[in-house]
Amino acid sequence: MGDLAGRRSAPASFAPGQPHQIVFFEANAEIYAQGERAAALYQVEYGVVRLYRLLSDGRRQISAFHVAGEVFGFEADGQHHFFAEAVGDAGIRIFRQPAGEGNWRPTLDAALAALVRAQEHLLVVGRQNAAERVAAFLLDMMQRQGGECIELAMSRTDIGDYLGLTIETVSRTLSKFKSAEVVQLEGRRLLKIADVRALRALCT
Amino acid sequence: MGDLAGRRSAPASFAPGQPHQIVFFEANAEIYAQGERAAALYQVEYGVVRLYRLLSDGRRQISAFHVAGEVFGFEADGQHHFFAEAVGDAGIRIFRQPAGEGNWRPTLDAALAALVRAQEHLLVVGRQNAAERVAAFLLDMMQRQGGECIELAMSRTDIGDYLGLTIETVSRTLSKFKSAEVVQLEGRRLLKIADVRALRALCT
DNA sequence: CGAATTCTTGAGCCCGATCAATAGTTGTGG
DNA sequence: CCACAACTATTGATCGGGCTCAAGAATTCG
Repeated sequence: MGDLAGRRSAPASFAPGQPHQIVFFEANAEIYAQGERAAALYQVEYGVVRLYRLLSDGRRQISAFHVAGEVFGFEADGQHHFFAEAVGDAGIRIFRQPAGEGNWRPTLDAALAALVRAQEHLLVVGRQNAAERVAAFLLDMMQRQGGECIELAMSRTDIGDYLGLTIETVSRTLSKFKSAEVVQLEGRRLLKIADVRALRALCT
Repeated sequence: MGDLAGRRSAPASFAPGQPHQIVFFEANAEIYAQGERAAALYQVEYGVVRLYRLLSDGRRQISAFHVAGEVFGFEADGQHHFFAEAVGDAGIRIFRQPAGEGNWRPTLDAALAALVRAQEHLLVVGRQNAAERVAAFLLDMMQRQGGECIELAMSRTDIGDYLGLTIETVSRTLSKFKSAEVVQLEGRRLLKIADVRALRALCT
């Protein structure tokens, strides 16, 4: 099996010395739900996590994927505003007393990183077309996994709900990239980026 | 002239006792630019501020508007990732040493509020249609200004760039709301929400 | 191996973009 | 105060990218 998506390196602990436990979630398990009262922080040990919100008719927007080492689960007013689920099997380090006196700095840094990410993603979803969105997604995954070979932990549906597209459009766009020899597809989860430059040109 | 948008109440200082200065910006003046090195925090005293990013061909996505009392200008890696401009004339309180030992709590809270806002906005832009987006915008403005009468500080172009729509679509949608008697338009800047329930029904 | 699931591909349509013209508003100077 | 220019917003007509509906192919799993 692939040993890529995030499992390759043990991530540095977010808050060394702080009390925490590691919890294992299987694919599609809920980590927390919107509206849940909570005051913990979560760090991905391995696997991928999706954060999302729903509209009443079921439309879903995934606001972020998180991979090994990343911290998520910030809440305002002591309440979660999103759902968090494991995409595939995942291990999560949970800190129950996160924002203690000692480690407000890393907490703030992680929150700011998430903020910048969210706002940058807004530009993609608000102002770029299908090809540009998929290109941005692939480049982001490439950067996070640190190589041109990408193991997609998430389904086409997840990708669509992240990019604000339908699965058909995601699939068609990937096929176009394939026939333009910008990417190579090996099965549906493995993908190699053959022409990074072409992708970069798409999302200036 | 109108005395609504944000000028009505002197906002509480973000970090009481911290050294700061108040700077005045006229309409469309730049507060800071993307890529600028900086380590300050900004609080709107009066007026409205827009944060945005650009694509190389000029497409613009406004990630947030900020009104009186709100704090903005967080940066990661000591660098601004966005542009900030005054929409109309605005007064901004600038804190040069923001994240000092004493006030990391309010800083973190403000950052988390911005994060939640950005991620919620992502749902609007990624998964809602034109009418739903405009409805969400109007409800947001209503809530921030605290009444059914809204003074729009920003142009149709700004609204479009915030919602990921063209100005024509924004204009058409507002006209539809008007003929459906959901809103009343008085001039192009003043707007009264006549049927809050109808708007709420649109963005469940 | 067969069933269930996920993905790909095709055909047609619709919402919002684009292009274009008109109307309204704001600001300036006589 | 009005005349004019410059800008901003509205409205109309047309186009096209991505959605919807539908079928078939590939992959996963029991």
